[in-house]
Parts: sequence; structure tokens; C-alpha cells
Amino acid sequence: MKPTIKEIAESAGVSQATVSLVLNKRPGVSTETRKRVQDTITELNYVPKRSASQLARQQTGNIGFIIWEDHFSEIEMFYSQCFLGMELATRDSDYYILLTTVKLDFNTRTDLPRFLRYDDVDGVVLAGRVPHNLIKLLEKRKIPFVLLDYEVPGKNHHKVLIDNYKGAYTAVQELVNCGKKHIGYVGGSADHPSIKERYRAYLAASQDYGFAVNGDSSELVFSINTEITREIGIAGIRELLDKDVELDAVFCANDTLAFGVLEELKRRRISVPSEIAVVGFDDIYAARFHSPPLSSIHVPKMDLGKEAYKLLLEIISDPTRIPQTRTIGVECICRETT
Amino acid sequence: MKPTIKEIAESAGVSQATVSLVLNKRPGVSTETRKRVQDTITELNYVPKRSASQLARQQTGNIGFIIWEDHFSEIEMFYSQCFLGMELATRDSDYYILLTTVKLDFNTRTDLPRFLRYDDVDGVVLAGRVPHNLIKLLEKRKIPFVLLDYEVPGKNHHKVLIDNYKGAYTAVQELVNCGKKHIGYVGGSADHPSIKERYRAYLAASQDYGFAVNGDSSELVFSINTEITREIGIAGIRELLDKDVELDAVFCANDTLAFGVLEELKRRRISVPSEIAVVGFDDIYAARFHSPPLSSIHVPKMDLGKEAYKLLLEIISDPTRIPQTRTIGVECICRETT
DNA sequence: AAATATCTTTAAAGCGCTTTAAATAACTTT
DNA sequence: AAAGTTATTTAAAGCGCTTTAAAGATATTT
Repeated sequence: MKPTIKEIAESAGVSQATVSLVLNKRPGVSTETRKRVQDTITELNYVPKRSASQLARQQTGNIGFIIWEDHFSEIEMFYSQCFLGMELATRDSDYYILLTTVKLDFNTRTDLPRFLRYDDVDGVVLAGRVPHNLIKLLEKRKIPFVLLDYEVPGKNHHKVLIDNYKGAYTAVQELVNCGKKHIGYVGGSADHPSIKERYRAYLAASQDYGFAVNGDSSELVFSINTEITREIGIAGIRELLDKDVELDAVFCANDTLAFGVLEELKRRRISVPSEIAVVGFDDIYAARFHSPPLSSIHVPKMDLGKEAYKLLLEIISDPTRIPQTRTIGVECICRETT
Repeated sequence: MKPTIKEIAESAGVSQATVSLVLNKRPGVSTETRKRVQDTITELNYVPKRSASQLARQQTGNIGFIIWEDHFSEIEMFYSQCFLGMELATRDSDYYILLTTVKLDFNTRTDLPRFLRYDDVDGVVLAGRVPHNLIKLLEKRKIPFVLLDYEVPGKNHHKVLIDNYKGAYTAVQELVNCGKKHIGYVGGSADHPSIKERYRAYLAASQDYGFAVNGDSSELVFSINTEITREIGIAGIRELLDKDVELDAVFCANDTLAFGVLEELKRRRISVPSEIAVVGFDDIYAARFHSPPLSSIHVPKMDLGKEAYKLLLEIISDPTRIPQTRTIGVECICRETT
């Protein structure tokens, strides 16, 4: 049988309390005793039992990771990578992560993740778009949580976001640096907070670099409020092209759109990037392997997860802390479309 | 404060033991008492504390899910989907799944997942290719485990596999049904157990349907033992085409290869499927969206996970059980390349 | 040297369940 | 109606830690 703290105490000739103290690296133990205990621990190959310490110290040692099921299965693996980054970050703590998916139209009563139903977590990370009633429930139950790459307009939550504004601005700058002067915008999901930011940055850049005509770049913009697909990208570039305004570059709100744009450009035999340059956003896996390889804004997904975790830890240790937003930087990866 | 079993007992006018009995749906409680207890439980909104019951009953209630980190990040999401299926399956049990990744060249001493280091799991699922020293360690420690879509040649482990043989055979049959008579094979990773099976099935079918010349179909085969990529697919079909044997269809050991094959076919302006039909294996996400959409063998990934979980439960409850293999069926999805 | 302050160490209670063994109640048999 | 069965119920011990309050050592002041 595995040794318990009692065996260690006896074997080291001290009390259980002392062993517990050294186990948790707490002060109040003389250096010699500490060493002696340490040694018997390694000698007897002792590992403390989680359930016992959890019970005694009244915490679960788990943190939940909740994600909309469609997002998890998504080909881009954005949130899976965030999860991975977080998992890596937890490795030198003693938190375990419980990953689960939820439906977007989920019912607080019937669909609640088990770890919430049984109060088995000390905190929760909500990745991407999640049901608002879930968020409300967490607030009501006073369970510490942080939003990852998501925000509820008008609400003040702890969250970690990617720097959409800076990323988009950088993307446009890249285009400008390529000598482009008439930079269009193709976007979907117009009410998504991230997309809004990207659009806002585009607009600002269009002012700053003066490719807005009389302060108005609307002629260069295609923005629609439907789910983002490659087809939307195609439709977008078509509209801009057919409008017959001058156009020598396009910033796309994300890579999927950019693929659509490139597809249509190829169909029309418009050369990229010489005639029209393109840059996307997200730097999804396929961007690198696309032909031509797509220039895009790279998002350090693992870092997002790691940061969410670090923030959550802070909230857990001080639940009264006022909501804060942490922003993760991005960078432009230039490939062959610029 | 949340009520404990003691409050429930008092409120229902019974002993803690009785409450525990009804909590665990165990016999030995009269129907009326059971109901009364049940009612106070719901009334007081009681949920048992996990750590307490775990401690008392000496089990962890966790099961580990280990996957090679490269596999987890893979674009096909094969194992993530398995995980999802498993997670779904656990929802009406009270097991939590702890997901972690390992490096393939991992060191048993330094890289051991925490839940293994601290004995925090009742069982483990190993998804896909995993380090053999990990497997050995689990055996030595007598931790119940099942392999998911993987096997160690010559070793007898509990495992759940996809029916590679049947799938490949079905694929070839599909080609035969299309009226094809000279069916080639393009494969990579020749020493991978799954690929071997697929190849074996191809060979058998070539006999059965008589497209092997004098019992020898080697002229129609391109098989190489390197990592599978699209380029290998291209190289494969080139070799077969340039050999100048009759060829009117190709079965590819997986979809990635098939994409390569289709690319080269398109380049050579060979029409698909009329001149050469193609079928892949795995039915990855991109298969459906490829142009033309690829016919492939669909693998129910969620079912794999679910089955692994069910098998693991059985092993946990009876660790002496002799190793068994469970096979998950597959089906041919016919799209536009056949 | 006595009194006081500081540092170590520990006895013991408590966390919230499960389970065993014994007590009690409810039926059946003689 | 007493004895024997069987079905219910429960007291109490135990799971393996943490933590508090107090005791015991040791060092510092008067």
C-alpha cells in the first residue's frame, strides 16, 4: 500500500503537522527537520492524496474550460490551441483542467456541465462565444471566471483578448508599405466584437493613410453581418471589383474570407500581389499552405490560453478584484500575397 | 454554506448512512424512506462533495486521456473528435476526463503527466501513437488503460480500432461497382499498423476481383514508408501513370494522399472519375469541401472515443479481464470522385 | 537568574463522505 | 406466542490530509 502522511511522520520522527508544513513549503519548520522530512518523502516515494487535501482545505483544485461545441470541432482549432497553452501552463501548478463543450442554446437547468452542477471547480475559463445565460449563472453563483477571446458588450468581465485593433492596423500598414494606395475591406459577422475592432482599425488607417476619399472609404468596404465563409469572401471581392473603384489591395477580416477573395482573384486572372495584394487575419493553419501562401496576422493562441489561466488564478485568489482586460499582441506574417 | 450529508440526515430524520445509501442508489432502504430522503435532497439542493466521497471510497473518479502533442494539434482533429465523443459518454457517469499531451520522445521520469505522477486517475485512454515507455509504465503500475486507434505489434492490449480492413475492402468494392477494372494503390507510412491493414485489404480485393495480373498486383501499387503527405500522393500517382500499365482507379491509403493524387490528375487533365476514379480513407473535414468532393471511408470518430470509454470502464471494474480488441465499423461515403 | 519574546513542534479536531457490524423492526415459521 | 428469518436502520470508525491552539525549546532582555 502507498504510504500516507502518517507513515512519513513516524519514519521521520515528527508529527503529521510538520510533514504537512514541509509538503506545502510553509514556514515554521527548521531547516534540518525540513530536510529530514524531505528525504523520507523521497525515500518512501510518498505522494499526498489529492482528495484528502482537497477535502481538508475545502477547494476542488479543478478549473473548467468551456467552449461552444461547434467552436471546438472547428477546423481552425483556435480554441483547442488555447486549451493546449493553458494545459501547459497548469503543469507546474496543481490544478487540473476539465474541458467540456456546450450547445449555444443551452439550458441552464438541463445542460449544465457536471463540474458546475456539482461545484467541482474553483474557476472557469469561457473560450470564445458562449451562452449568455451561462455567464449570468456564473456571476450569480459567484464562480470566478474569465472570458477568452470574447466579450459581452456593455458588461465588464475579466477577459483576455487578442489585439484586434492593432493587428488590423498593422495589416493595413503592411499593405501601405507594399506601396498600395487603394485598400479595400472585406468582412463578415459585422456584429462580432473582434470583427468590429478590426473594421474600426481599418477605418482609422484609411484616414491616417489617406486612402479614404473625402474621409469616406465606404466605397472600398464590403461588410456583411452573416456567418463568415469563403463564399462571403468571393461575394465581397466581386462587389468591390465590379464597383469599378480603384483597388490595389484588400484587407480581409479573417483568413477564410481571404481564401475566398484569392479564389475569385485567381478566377479573374488578377495577379497577386502585384495587381491586388491581400492580407488576412488569424494566420490559420491553412494560410501557410495555401497557394499562394497568405500573408496574415498571427495570433499566439497558446499564449492566450496561458494568459487566461494566469488571470484566472489571480481572480481565484482575490475574487473582489475589479474586472480587467488583458490584451495579447499579434504580429503580421508576410508571405506571398503582399 | 452548502448543506452536507449531515444536514440532510437530520432534516429527513434518518442517519447519514441511509442518506449515503439512497445517494448511491443502493438497496436496503425502504421505498418510503428513500423517497423522503430524495425529497429533502432536492429541497435543500444538496450535492455530495466529490473529494469526500473519493477519499472515503478510495478512488479518484478521473480518467486520463493522453495524446501525442503533434496529433492533438493536427489539422484533421481526429483525436480531438474522439475525445469529444468520450467526453459526451462520460456525462452520465461521474468520471472526469483529464486531457494531456505528451512528447513522443518523452522521459518517464521527467515528463510524466501529473495525474500519473500523483496517481490521480482510475484509468487511462491512450489515443493514437504514444511512447512505448509510457505503455510499459502503465503496465508496471497496473493502471488500467486502453489504446485508441493504435496497437503495439506483438503485444496484447485492450484496444479499440477502426476497421481498416473492411473499410479498405469496401473502398475497392466501390471502385469495382463503378465499373473499374484496373485499380491502383497509393500509400505511405507502410509500417503503420492501420496502413498495413488497408494495404492487406487492397491486396485481398485485388485477388477477389481479379485485377491482379497473375495474382500479382504489384504493378499497380505505390507504397512507401515515409510520413504521409500530399506530395507522396503526387509522387505515387506519377509513378503509376508513367509506368504505363492500365489504370482506371486508385485507392489511396488516406485522404491527404488522395488530394495529392487529384492534384496531379488535374494537372495532367485526366478526368475524374470517368478516366480515373479515386477514393480516400478517413473522410477528413476537407474531403467534403475539396473540388471535386472526395469519396472516402468515413470513420465515426466520436464512436471511437465512446467505445474506448466503455471498454475502459469494464477494465477498471475487472482489471483481470483478458485483453480484448474492439472494432468500430466504417462506411464509404460516395462523392464525386467515384 | 528570572522574565519575556521568538521559534519549533505537535495534539487533536475537523473536512464530508462510505462502510461495517450491530441493533432494531417487521415478517414467517413452528 | 416464541423462535427464527429477513429487511431496515444506524452508530461509529475510517479515509488522509490541513489547521488551530497550545506546548515546548531556545534565545533575548531585564
